[in-house]
Amino acid sequence: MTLQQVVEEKQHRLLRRRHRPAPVRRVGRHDDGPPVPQRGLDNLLEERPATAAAPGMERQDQRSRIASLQVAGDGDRVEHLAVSGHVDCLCRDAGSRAGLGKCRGRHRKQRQDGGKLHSRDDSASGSGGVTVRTRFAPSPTGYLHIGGVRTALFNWLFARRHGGRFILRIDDTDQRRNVREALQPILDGFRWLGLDWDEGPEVGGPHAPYFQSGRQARHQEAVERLLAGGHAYRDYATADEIQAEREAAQRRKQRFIYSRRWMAETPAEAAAFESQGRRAVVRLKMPREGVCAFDDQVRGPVAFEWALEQDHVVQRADGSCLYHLASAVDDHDFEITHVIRAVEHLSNTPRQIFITRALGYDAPAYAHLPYVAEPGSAEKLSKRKLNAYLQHPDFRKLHEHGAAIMSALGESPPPQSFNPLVVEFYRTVGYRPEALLNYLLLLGWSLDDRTEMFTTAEMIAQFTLDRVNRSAASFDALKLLAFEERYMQRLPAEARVAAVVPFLQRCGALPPSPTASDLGRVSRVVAAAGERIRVAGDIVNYTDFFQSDRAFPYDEKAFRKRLRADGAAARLERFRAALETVEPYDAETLNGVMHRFVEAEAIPIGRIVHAVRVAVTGKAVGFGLFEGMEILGRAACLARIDRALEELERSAAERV
RNA sequence: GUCCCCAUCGUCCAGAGGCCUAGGAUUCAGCCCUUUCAAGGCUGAGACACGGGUUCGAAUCCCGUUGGGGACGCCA
Repeated sequence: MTLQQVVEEKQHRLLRRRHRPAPVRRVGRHDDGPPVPQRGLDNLLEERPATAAAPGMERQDQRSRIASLQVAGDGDRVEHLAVSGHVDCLCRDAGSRAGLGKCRGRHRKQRQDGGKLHSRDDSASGSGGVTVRTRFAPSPTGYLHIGGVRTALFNWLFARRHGGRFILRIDDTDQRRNVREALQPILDGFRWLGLDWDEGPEVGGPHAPYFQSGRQARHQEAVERLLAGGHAYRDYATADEIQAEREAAQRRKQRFIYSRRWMAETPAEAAAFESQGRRAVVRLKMPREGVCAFDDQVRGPVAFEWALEQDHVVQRADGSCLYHLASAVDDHDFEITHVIRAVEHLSNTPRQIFITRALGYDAPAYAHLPYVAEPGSAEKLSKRKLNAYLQHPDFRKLHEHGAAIMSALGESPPPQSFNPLVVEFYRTVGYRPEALLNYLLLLGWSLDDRTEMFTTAEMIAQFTLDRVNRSAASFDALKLLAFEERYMQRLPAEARVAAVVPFLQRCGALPPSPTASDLGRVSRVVAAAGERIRVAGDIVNYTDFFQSDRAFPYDEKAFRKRLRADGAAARLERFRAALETVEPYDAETLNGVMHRFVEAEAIPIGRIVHAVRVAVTGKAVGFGLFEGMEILGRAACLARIDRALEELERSAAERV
């Protein structure tokens, strides 16, 4: 093929690409050219021949069958479907509400015009005048889970990017526990991370209450409207009867579909069942025909057959409402425009769409994020297996590192929250919240093939749902540590000192109100330690600089190896003599002293350096020895060497 | 079992038909530097699940297979 042909082909394709539906960020001027469905009805037919149409059907028949299904299930969208032949987006019509989320036919990542930077002029709020509103709905479990934070972060970023509002709603319909107590650590976690919420607990808002348990009246009202509209019915089946039907379906290897034998649609029917002593729950009367198709903001068009859906219970006999009803109603009441949540909710979406539409609400746009997987596996992270994950080598590393800091602090955090899968862990040990956020951002999202560090402002400016990945991502503890290191290294000196001081106080190395000279020493130690302090809590490795010369502990093993060696004590004593007169007492000079000493003694430097290090710091490892000696000062160094010599003498005496 | 979703180095991502001899990060290994431990520098190992199709050309589009995951509750 000639170059000319290649060029022509390329141009041809580019021309065609221009007619693709516009990406989200160009909303507002995307009505040029017809949308080209990439995964439209044709493909659905091909992909799902057995379910969407009977096997052996001709293409044309399949198409009309689908079209009729659409009619049954989908009312007013049908004409468009029949005409355009592609699955329309149920989430939001073009131009309505935020004007976001118009069906783009395809939601793969879109090439960004002119480089990687998005500008803010594409913000959704700009086009429709309606504020983007997202929510995160934690249940009060007592701790903030890493997977939940990722979901919350994406919601938060999306709202912030579009100048919208981020709402916290508490899903506490399961009220067995003390909600207040179980909620506090979650709110604390959000605050620590800097994920602020515009409406929700503690801050209130125009749609209060933000606790689901306080919204029962609204839910009740919705149930009544569902009933009145014929979208739900009272059902008098017992749990056992339903179970029997379910098992029968299982035996037939079919999906369970309720027979509606105990359905009561009229007062007379209800009375008849009640006379048998039965009590009613309220079930959705789900369509038994048609397709529920919607356009997921990260996964593209998705379709479910209504007939395969259950008549889900929305209200128990005692009047309490179930999650999906409550959620759909609350999302509407809170004017949520974008429901961004984990994929496990994808297959729950049809019933929520059903409830939403039956109630006459506009459906929000949906975006289903891939879940965060277990370390080294594709399985979803499970809160119940937190302890099991500690067996994973990378996790164990992180956990042990944290545990060592805790033990140096003399603290024993509760094991259920002292886990690298719980945000609290990172806070206790002294990670930077920005590092955690940055790591989590990249778990399922990326800007390009190299940008990795994002300030919060940059995240907000760059975040788009179309660059969210669709496959599960497993949590990599070591990579998170690597991010933490980078953030710590880039922290300005004062900030690093400030991060470290509380840890010194927690272990008693520093008084509650440290003096300027205390802080000066901290800052010198922090500077000398450099990259060795990866996590603020790592400062516990240098507490010897803050302890009295006679109190800091010696590492037994190092003491034995470096100071009990033949001739070590005598050498140390001679080196000590040299220290008495050095002037000035700084690292550079000390280095010179050491080298002259080594030369005079005709020994390799290793024979003396380690002995001095152990004598002066008690440890076998640490940062530059001479920097350390300078920080301690002459008097302390001499005192420490004297103490080491005394201990040597004493132990020698004991051995004799 | 039924439905839905997913599939690029061990892990996280890039890739939107030719810029791919597949790029970055992390991890791992080796070397250099060095008073220890780190850091740093350099080098290296390491992936398009498989099979068909479309095309001059496929990691990329289509179909199938396989594999993985999720949902099928009077849980949230």
